[in-house]
Amino acid sequence: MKSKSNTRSTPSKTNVTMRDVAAAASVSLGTVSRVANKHPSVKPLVRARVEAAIAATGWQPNVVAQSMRTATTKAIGCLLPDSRNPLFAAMVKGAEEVARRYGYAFILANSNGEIEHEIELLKLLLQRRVDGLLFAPSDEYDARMIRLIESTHVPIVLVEREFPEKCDHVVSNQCNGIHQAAEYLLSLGHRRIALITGASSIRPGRERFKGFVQAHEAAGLPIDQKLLRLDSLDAAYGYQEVQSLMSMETPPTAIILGGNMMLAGALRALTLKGVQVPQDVSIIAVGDTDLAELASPPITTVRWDLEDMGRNAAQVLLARMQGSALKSSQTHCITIPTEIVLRRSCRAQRD
Amino acid sequence: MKSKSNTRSTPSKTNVTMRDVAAAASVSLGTVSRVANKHPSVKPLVRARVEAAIAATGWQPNVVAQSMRTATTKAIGCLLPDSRNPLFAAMVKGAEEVARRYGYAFILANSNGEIEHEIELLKLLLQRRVDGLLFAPSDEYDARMIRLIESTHVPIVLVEREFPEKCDHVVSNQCNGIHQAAEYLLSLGHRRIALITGASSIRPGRERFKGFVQAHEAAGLPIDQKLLRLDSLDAAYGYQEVQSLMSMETPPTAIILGGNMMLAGALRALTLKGVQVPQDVSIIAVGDTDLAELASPPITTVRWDLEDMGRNAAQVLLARMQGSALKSSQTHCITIPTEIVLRRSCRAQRD
DNA sequence: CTGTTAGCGCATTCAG
DNA sequence: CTGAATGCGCTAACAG
Repeated sequence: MKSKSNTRSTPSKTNVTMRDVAAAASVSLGTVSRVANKHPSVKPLVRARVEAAIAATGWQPNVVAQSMRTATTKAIGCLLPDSRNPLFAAMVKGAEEVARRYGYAFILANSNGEIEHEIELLKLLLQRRVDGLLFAPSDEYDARMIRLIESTHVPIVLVEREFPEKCDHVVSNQCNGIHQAAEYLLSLGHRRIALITGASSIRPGRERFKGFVQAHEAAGLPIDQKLLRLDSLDAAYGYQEVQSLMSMETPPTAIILGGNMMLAGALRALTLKGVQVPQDVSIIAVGDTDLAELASPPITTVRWDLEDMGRNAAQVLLARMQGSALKSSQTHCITIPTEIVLRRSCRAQRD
Repeated sequence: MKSKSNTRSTPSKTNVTMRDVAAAASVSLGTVSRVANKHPSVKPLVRARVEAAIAATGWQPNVVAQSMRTATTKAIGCLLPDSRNPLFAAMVKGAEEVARRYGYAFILANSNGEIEHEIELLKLLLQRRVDGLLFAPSDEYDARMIRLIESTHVPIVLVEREFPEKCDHVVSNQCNGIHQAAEYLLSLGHRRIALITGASSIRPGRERFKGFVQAHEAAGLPIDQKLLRLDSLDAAYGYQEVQSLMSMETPPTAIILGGNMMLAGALRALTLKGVQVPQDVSIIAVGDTDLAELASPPITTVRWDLEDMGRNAAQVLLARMQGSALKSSQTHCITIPTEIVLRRSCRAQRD
């Protein structure tokens, strides 16, 4: 029973629709749609009239209606453990930037690494009909989640994770990064190198361990299993394990911190125990942060371009969304190179 | 020309709709809608039948259609300069958390502090019909933007920004934080204290300056205008101005870094110039980061709860979205308290 | 080149 | 308590 008689030009009213524009320009709905979508087949005069009407009424397309009609939301989802993690934060920034450039909204969701929560959020995102998904699952082997993502038809690009042969992904070359780090330490004469990193249930944990092993094998040197701490990527884990390592009868002479949140924890532990870097122990961290650069001494790190990773992930996703899944049934993978940045946290070691 | 003849129960087909469920349960559309929305007025038996049909068909509500129908998207937008900034990153995390808890999607957009871009993004978000907006404009005085946000009917909550009397906002108490910092330095005997912070076009710049002035006034002490560097919050600005300050004929004996990205830049400059903290200059930073805690020496900072700020912002927004703007025409403001955390970057000063 | 028409999937009247 | 009908705003197919 509301005023349907909008023949009057009351520009104060809430929602202007295409219908209003059509009336104002004395054309039909279809014509307005055509000029809005830049169809070439509209006579210049009519086009001008419609454009004027659009300006006059202040009409803006209703994206929801468009989504309804086209079955496409122009939105991509991004589901990861914690967007505060500088690693993910930079990635998010890069990905959001390219998504935006292509007209896509960017829906962010944090799983906190809780698998139940993650599955819930995944469902929610799919329910929202996102056109594509950037995803860093907390556990690559969780059966429920694998089933879920296999059963969906929405393009998914994994970030720092992989389901081989099943899913596009973009990852950094952690294997090589840790390989280089270990090789460097080995070349400095270290023979008792500890590795602290995450479990093998996600790719970074596996790859870092692999690189570590490879470097030792290449040098023909053994690994002391007691020096391996492979359970978590948290700062707290770094704190705890560094303490534990430095309390050993024969402590390591070098530690690789395989997780970018770990350095803070490690530094706290080192300070607490009065351990000097690099005199008492050499340190290499993964992830090149302000803290690493400005700590005393500055910490040698493995670095790679996080924003670029985000941009690449978004680009692969957009490409997949275009190419209608028919061709290129091959999965598309991108590996971001890592490099080691040498600072003053490692010293030569003579046994 | 696709198969419209979905009379067959082919469960592999793409989009299950309420209509399919209705058919499977031999009820009408309306009834399915009622059980989906938990309307009490459905006979238990029928309800059970429908629920079974939902499970069998795997139906999930189409959020887009719901939005279309209800003119509500269950989405909130978040527009800020840079989500990588740890300050905003934490805020985003907190806000996303409560938005999600209330069933809202969280659409993130970064303006990079570019005002044109920001206006563009603001329009885009509104066009997407977000139900509410968390916003940290790059310039509180830009006329176009003010007009834009005044003309919209979407609830907006400003974060670390304000349009007095016009908009809800949640901010941290930077005035008090810097007041305390300056007061502390003054009590230590410092008489030449520099302040590096952002311009007065956004609230943090104004408030920090205000606190700085208040502290000096309360002590009956003058401020040397040459010690005021009030143009930017960037790390690069911190780098540049610290160098400039320490090159003065009579350099300051203490510097307040009024921006949470600034410490890294300042530390670089100090290292470069071989200035010792706190022997040569005392330092207080805003924003309590790992870097501040773990630098040598550890840096005294002004801290506040960022995630809590985000959670509060989201809560105020949700409240505003509920209370249909009629009542509480008063704007709702929340101020997050700050505290100073004393570390070893400040020393007593005798002139 | 332009007008008309038919839904997209759902929530919500209004009858029965 | 349940079924039928209507329309949210738009795009695309089809006529003219």
